[in-house]
Amino acid sequence: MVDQEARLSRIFSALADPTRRDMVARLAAGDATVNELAAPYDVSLQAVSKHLKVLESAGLVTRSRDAQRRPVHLDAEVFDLMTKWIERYQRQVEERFSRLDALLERMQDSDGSAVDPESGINNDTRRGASS
Amino acid sequence: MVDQEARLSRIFSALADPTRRDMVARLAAGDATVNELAAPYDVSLQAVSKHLKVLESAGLVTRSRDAQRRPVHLDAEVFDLMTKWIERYQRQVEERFSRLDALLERMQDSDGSAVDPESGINNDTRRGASS
DNA sequence: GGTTTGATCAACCATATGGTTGATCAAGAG
DNA sequence: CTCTTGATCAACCATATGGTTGATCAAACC
Repeated sequence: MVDQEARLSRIFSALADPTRRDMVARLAAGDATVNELAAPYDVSLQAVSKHLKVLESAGLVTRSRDAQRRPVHLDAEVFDLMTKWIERYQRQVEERFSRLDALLERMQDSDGSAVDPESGINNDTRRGASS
Repeated sequence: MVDQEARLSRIFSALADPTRRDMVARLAAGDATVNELAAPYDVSLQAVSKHLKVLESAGLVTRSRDAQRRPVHLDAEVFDLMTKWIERYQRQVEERFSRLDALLERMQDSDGSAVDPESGINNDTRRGASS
């Protein structure tokens, strides 16, 4: 384990760039060379090379060698790390909601005053308010 | 919909910072004021305020008002967007692997030459090589 | 009204990032 | 050996980012 926190930072940072996300999308369909990856974009090959270095240092891709070509391969392992991070807090929030719902349920039977069980702060927020 | 791509960029970018990830972790336990959030860190309140602006513009948190306090609330909706993005490519890679496995299976019966069905490139990579 | 408390705004600074161009390297191809 | 192809290295530039300090705002306290 090489410091998961720093690793997560590099992963999220790598995926923060739309071009790099697009490359990941492309690579999900199969390995590709640097030139193949560069084709769709209006930037220099060197820029693409840099992007790949970022993806590589984040552990999202690995590179092998085929003559003078350097095929890029998507390493899907990393997705698990992200998913785990996300799901942890997603679950935590869900649980907090259920506890709150349960409390409100109980209150509905007897009393009627507004109370927040967590902090001293308004914790009411409806789920499902998309942009 | 406000340009999902730009939104994803802002989300991933926001979570690329360890301090901000930590704040999200804290907020998963319940709402908090800026001062409460700032307490654990060795940075100025203004820096924390900036971090919160980043999280807010990414749609990860919302802020209400309680006297002179501005309670911060984690909006877990965003997690779905990330999860969806991740799972799309995760699934795609998985499917590609199954097709490759199936091919290798069939080849094992008759022939023995190495062929790559996707690109002209070596697509062989073992799954499960963690750091 | 004046002061304390909670938080933001504004200006500034150092470093990181994404892009460029030019030079270089490594492996086939002629 | 020389040339072409595929890709990286190096230096540079503009902008973004995370941090700072000082000033300001807004609500509550006295």
